[in-house]
Amino acid sequence: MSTFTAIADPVRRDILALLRRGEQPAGTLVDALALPQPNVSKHLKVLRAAGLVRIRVDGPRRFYSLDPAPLAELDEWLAQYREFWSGKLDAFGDHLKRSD
Amino acid sequence: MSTFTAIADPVRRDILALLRRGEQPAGTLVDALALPQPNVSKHLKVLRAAGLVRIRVDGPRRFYSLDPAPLAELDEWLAQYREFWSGKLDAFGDHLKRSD
DNA sequence: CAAGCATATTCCGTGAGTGGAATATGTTTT
DNA sequence: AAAACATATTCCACTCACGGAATATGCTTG
Repeated sequence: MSTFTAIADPVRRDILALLRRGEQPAGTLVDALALPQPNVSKHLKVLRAAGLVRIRVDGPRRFYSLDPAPLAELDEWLAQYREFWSGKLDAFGDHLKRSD
Repeated sequence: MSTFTAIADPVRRDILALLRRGEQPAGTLVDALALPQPNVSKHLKVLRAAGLVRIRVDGPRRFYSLDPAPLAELDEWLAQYREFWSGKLDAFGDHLKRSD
């Protein structure tokens, strides 16, 4: 599953936001999200398949942490559009490309 | 439909990429994408609902252009994660926050 | 080894998004 | 007004992602 579809789900974005605080066991995420445990586990599986989270196993617990690599790729994708809102070009900018 | 779900579809990302070249009529997009015209029209409708494209009507033609506002919001969302790959913090960074 | 805890997996029903085909709407031209 | 063109809309079938419930796996403790 691609990064785009992985972050399309609001629950998964909530999980990523929680992981900004640092590595956390699955149970903590379940409590914080107030969702059924299997539901959270499935979303974590999707995030892992997308490479967005890593697991560290310690006994019965799985500690999840952010893996920012796919987000860095998303940033590169977004960079192609950054000129359109960063002040260099406004909504009419494309008309003016050949104006000099 | 949110920006996240709007850009989750690869066809719609292709459309956005084409619009980086500037405003274009729907027919040009149909030709470039090599997809059935109704298919493209439906994707354009989704992009418009998400605020990602604007329409300028000129006779029978509809000229589509990028509206970068939602992408700027996506950039703000992404900015919350930028510290995780920008060199200040690596994958272990969250452990080291209080290390000084 | 039995019990309990933490987490993952499977099964199932359902709703949303997608593509294809056909058709409709609106505009220009003759 | 009819025809031709550009684009949008509707209808339909199908896949897929999501949630809920039940169950399985794996580790630990007594």
